[in-house]
Amino acid sequence: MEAVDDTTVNPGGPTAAAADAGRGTGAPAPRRRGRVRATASMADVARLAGVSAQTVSRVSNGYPGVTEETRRQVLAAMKELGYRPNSAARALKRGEFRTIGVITFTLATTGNVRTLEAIANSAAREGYAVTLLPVAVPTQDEVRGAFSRLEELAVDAVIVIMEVHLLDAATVQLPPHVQVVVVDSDAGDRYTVVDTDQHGGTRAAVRHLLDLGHRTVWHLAGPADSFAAQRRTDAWRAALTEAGRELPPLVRGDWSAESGYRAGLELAAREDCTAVFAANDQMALGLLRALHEHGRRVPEDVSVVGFDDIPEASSFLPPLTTLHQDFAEVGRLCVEAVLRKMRQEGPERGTTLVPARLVLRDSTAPPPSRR
Amino acid sequence: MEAVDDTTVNPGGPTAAAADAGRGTGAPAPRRRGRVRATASMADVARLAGVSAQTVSRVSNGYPGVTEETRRQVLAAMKELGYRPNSAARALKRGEFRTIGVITFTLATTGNVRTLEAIANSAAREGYAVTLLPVAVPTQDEVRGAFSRLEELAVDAVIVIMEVHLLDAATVQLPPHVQVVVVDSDAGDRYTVVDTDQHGGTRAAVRHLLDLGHRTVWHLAGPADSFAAQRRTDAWRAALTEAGRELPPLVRGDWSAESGYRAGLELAAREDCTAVFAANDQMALGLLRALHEHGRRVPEDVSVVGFDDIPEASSFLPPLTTLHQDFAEVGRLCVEAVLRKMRQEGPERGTTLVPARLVLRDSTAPPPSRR
DNA sequence: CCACCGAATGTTTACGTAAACATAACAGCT
DNA sequence: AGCTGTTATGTTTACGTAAACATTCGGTGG
Repeated sequence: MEAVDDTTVNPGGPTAAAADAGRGTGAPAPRRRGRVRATASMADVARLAGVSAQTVSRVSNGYPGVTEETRRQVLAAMKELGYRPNSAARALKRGEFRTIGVITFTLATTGNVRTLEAIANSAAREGYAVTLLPVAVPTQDEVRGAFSRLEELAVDAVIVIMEVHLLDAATVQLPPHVQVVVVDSDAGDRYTVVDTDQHGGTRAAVRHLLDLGHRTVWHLAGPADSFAAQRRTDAWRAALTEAGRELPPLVRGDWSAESGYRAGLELAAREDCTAVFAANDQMALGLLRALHEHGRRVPEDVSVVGFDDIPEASSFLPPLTTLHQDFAEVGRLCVEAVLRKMRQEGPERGTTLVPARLVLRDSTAPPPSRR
Repeated sequence: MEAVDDTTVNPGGPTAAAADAGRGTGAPAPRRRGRVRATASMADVARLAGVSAQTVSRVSNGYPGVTEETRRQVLAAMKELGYRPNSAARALKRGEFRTIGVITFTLATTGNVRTLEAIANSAAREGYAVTLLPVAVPTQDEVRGAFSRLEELAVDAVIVIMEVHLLDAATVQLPPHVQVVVVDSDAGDRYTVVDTDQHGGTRAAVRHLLDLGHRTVWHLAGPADSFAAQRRTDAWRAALTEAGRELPPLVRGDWSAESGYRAGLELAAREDCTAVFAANDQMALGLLRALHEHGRRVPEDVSVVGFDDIPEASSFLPPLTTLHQDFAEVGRLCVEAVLRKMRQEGPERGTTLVPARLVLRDSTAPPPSRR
């Protein structure tokens, strides 16, 4: 009997089989012969429910104009057949994939990963999936490659977590209907950008240290080729200049704790250095180690502020005062912005900044002279 | 002037504009009138090239039976129209999406992230895209939710980076044709599993320390609810028992550096503790700090081995001897396994182990008594 | 010289869905 | 009763691709 064992090649599939098993007695032989049909289609459901495929579609999409009675029948049929809408057919029909592509370099940095995660979560909440477009090396060729792969990809929009100058050469190849939002860039005049407010955060850090009474603030900068580092450095300069303070020489690291340590050896030797703003927490960690080894106490002799607020920052010795980046918010805003663009509600370009919050811990205090 | 400030709702986008700009004179009027078609279809290309759509399809897929002459014409037409195959239509027609879903919890742990990255890279190399299925909280409900979202998703296979007991309740809902591969689990009898060889790695660490002359090896374990931690602990016990050594009491952390520090305070107080195997590098870091603060030198007084080989491990004080996990290889093998399953070439279940390599640095040495 | 072959290309069809349009049934009104 | 409007449901069609089948054509062997 069973509505399932009907045809030629395509028996009902495990779903139905499982349902049978549950029902006890179970139907006899004809399950799983040859290749198993992947899923039931609307037509199958319609047949079983005794309605048209269109009605199934209406139920499936929650459209009005279906009797409660009919709806129940359709739902029952769906359940029995284990019906799942075919997303390829949907995408083809609707002309959209409900998918957002995310392009990023190595997932080795906390920021990228946390942002990605937030994007995925926000997108899921909006009914969108996230497809990962890995770019092995941050060269224009590689980026171009990722974009060109992307063109054949089922994606309605793209969020780019990387610096915009690498994007420039690649953009040309973007399909026209795909919207782009960029993280970590200052190209708000050309793209839609969402980013942490590097400038405001840095300013808060510098002001905090000056307010404590420090004459000036040294800066342990990130690598010169990073835009984020560059912007933090610029903001540090601006904040000092604005306050009319002397500008100490720049000390540069490469984001790593090791580079922070090396730079720290230099800074520890200078008696006049009482306050340091490190461009990220890892370098701050290395700095703390160097200062400690040279007998310069933190915060009694030297104050240190970091950037990022990585989970370990509160376990540093001493717990680090740092700028908390709200990656979750950045990710959320990215998704929001990209969806708005897709719906053509938002402006084509412009920058949205997410404030960085200064988290006060134990690595800052008034300078020695003031105590 | 700018080709950008043109029309109604949906300008052609950077692609067309840029292409024109490059070509100089450019074609005349009839482009982009009213709503712009997202992409050209095969039919459009066929019309322009003066062939049938099927021939375009043949060219697009590199099928034989097309004259070089015709092929060139078609390619030219494709280029002119900026043709890109519509992946939804392809997926619908072919019955596969060329996409792999990855389910994982928080991307907060290095291991998950690195594995994900490797999966994405390997998948890209095979022409597959990777869709991220985030699961906010590791509860069965959440996992079930992710899987049920996944069912409507355009995915041919799933790689699960999490512990299998959370998977169990959820699997029931998986569409029958979707293949699953699991990372980080010991359920090789029920699923296809790829994982780092926790047992072999641990064994190597313990043997290394015993070979140096230590009487026994203490263990700073990970949280009890982690299978990976559990297996490392089991392997540590087995290795010591096998060597006929005394089994010191277990010290437990929660993976964090802070917990390693707390545990370290305990261990530092024991004169008889000369060798510690920490279940991950973060805890080893905390341990190093605790030992340092209590005047116990590493490696002169105490030897320490970690697990993971995080990038910072080589910058620890001293550089940490640890077990290198080859996440890239794990990811690669996952993709390989899942593709094999899809092609029905491989076995349904079974475990593939990726060796963990002991990286010797400066945190291990013979015990004090031996020097 | 014609039947036949294989290569190149064209035509038909189906994949599963959902918009657009069509119809049927029925209630309310004149 | 007959008309109109509304609601529930069915039918047709198109989305873009590619498999299956059909056709054309130039050449080859009998």
